[in-house]
Amino acid sequence: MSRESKVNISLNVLDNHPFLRQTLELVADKWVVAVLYVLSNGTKRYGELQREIGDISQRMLTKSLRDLERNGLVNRKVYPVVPPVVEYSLTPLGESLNGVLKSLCDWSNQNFDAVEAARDKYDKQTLCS
Amino acid sequence: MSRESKVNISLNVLDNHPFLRQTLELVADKWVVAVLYVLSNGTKRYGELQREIGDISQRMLTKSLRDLERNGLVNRKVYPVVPPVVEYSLTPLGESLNGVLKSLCDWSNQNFDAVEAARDKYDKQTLCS
DNA sequence: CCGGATCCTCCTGGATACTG
DNA sequence: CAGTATCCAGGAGGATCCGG
Repeated sequence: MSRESKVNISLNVLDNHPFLRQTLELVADKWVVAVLYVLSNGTKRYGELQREIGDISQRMLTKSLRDLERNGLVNRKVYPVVPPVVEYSLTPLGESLNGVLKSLCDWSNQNFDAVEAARDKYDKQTLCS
Repeated sequence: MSRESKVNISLNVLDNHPFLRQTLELVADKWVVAVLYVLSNGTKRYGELQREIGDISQRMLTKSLRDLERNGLVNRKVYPVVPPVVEYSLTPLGESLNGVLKSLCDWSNQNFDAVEAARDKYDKQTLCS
């Protein structure tokens, strides 16, 4: 069974914050965040997710959805018809996590210009060395 | 110049949230978060960081510190003595980002048992299939 | 003590083809 | 439509050696 192992994070220090580490594993993934974001707009089918995210491969979309489902962040509802219909939606847990990601997004909007400024400065410096 | 390219995230949908994507690139990294966390306890030297994180390679520690410095999240202070002394500390920007990570940590402490319960349930189900 | 440069391995993830 | 199975390249990251 192809359950690809997640990045194994084992930090001496962070073991004091046992759950931070694991929660980061939850969301520190490009596609997982994309799926969470799209689903925050409501229930979507597999094909819709694929289209809206755009450049995700089937393999990664499926894998991300399985992970999210396993972690209780996303609901998967299968309608036994042909052709098959499968609907994905956020669980309450998923929605609450999305709220936290939103606060990260807020930080971005307020502070990312500072990050870019720092980058420019750093790159300019190291260019002259 | 060995600037290894970061994961290139280009999402049709997430382009609406231009900075969320980039901020995630900032912190969606195992070691970067570890460094941020250790530095939240105050100024540290290179060797201290290495010891406290424990299982980080020199290569990755250096790389993470360079990235953090470039992004304006960490200060690097070199004392021109022999043997060399280098001190790392959070910038105000880094501290504010740490605050957001803290809220992620809070979410963990409140909700991670639910995640684990979902995992158990999922694994038990799929085991019987 | 603080790293830079290199080598080398393994894993991630895209492409493709195929099913119920 | 909604996936699964397989193959494969590219890059991340650890180990190691070296240098100021």
